[in-house]
Amino acid sequence: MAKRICIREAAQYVDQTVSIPGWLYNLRKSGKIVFPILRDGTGLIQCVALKSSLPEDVFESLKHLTQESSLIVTGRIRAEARAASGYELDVEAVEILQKVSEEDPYPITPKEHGVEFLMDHRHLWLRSQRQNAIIRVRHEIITAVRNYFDSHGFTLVDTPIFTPAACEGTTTLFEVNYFDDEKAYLSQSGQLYSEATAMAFGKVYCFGPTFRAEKSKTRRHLTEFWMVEPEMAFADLEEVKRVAEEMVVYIVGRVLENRKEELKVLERDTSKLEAVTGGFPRLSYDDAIKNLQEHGSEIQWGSDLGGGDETILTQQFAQPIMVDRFPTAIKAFYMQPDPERPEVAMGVDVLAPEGYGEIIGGGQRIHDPELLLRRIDEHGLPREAFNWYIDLRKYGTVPHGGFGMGIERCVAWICGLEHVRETIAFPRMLYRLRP
RNA sequence: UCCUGAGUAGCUCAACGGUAGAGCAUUCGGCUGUUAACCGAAGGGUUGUAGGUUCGAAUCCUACCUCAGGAGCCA
Repeated sequence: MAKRICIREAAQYVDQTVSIPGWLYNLRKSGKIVFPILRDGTGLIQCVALKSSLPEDVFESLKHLTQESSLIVTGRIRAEARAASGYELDVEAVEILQKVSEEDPYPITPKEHGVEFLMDHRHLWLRSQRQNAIIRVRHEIITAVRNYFDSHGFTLVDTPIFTPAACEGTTTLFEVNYFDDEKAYLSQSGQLYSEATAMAFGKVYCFGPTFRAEKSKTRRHLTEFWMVEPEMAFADLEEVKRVAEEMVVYIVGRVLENRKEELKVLERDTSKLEAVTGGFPRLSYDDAIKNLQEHGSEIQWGSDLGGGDETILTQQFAQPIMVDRFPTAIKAFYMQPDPERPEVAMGVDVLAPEGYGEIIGGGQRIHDPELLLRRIDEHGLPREAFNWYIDLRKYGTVPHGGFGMGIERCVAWICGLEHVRETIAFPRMLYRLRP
């Protein structure tokens, strides 16, 4: 019985006979020789089967094998300069677990396909090289995020998905029935709860899915996406910016170090990522407006940056940029106004380069109880819904802040993708709930 | 919700008022080094749906459906 290995380990078993379980990725044949390409989720390896060195029935069954059939190939690993991976396997025996029927062949053929077709077959599309690479990079990014916070004194404290009311009162929430006629809403941010846990643990982060029922239909939007939200007691805006930058630099470094192969599959220009080394350009909102107007944007002071504006700004810099001090009027009620200029708030957005736009939003929160009550009233929000939140300002209030990073936008940027829909295994979008 | 564009073979597309075609996939045949292999053959279609204009509609018009991109909103 030959040792069972995975394709990634092939280099360690040169000139040894091993068994590799997997799926048939593609098959080329030429009379008395066939080249089955095996896929096992860790990589691809081309196998070589000669008619002259195999029993007739084994050779024939291999010759007529269909795409994505499951099988276990046993044979000898050989270093091969002509092979893309550097190694090949000379077939000695084959066990076919299931041959995919010719009447109903695997739908995703080696030629190009349209978006709708691929999304309808997302459960199969994930088997492709490219999708595999994206999900592996996503995994690396998530590992890096957790590792960063875990090694910098943060405690993971996850926040609820069912919430009784809107966090910020602005974005559209998904409503669900919660027993006896009560309504609950799916969380659109864990931040308010993280403010509570930060007062209990000092530095915390939550990491989970968030839900937004906005009818946004662009390459940057999902209705269900994953967000990591650190929150720090005794932190001001400058500290929030410092942590956000350090985290982004760390994530990019980790991906460059550990996911070279995947970035190659994605044909990502890694020089763009290697430029992300820290010292992110910082602009005030005022500067950003001036800059945009000089570059032909119609934007006026007081409005939020549009997608086109973000592109104009970020294309001028090699690194992500940090824009802070947005008009208080367009920001959430809990955002700390600048004491010297109350018309702007101590919030910051991090915009990724190459036109990828906002990946992080955050800032310093209001810690003064009187000011918080005033802002709740100004936003027309019911005080009683925020009683527990107001408590945080009654019992030992301290300056604090944090940010949220959308994982999918970060993955799209680092992978260099056109659309966030490929950054999560089963994307949920406006008009896309299946599979 | 609004704006723009697209729906033709299982898939990707061509034909743009006059008998609906190619590549891939599938089947059969050929090839001992193929790299989205190649060569030959076969099967595969109420042209998104419903109306309308016309001698004649995949093609022109209307409505609806589906999808894509963008806007607003946002991470």
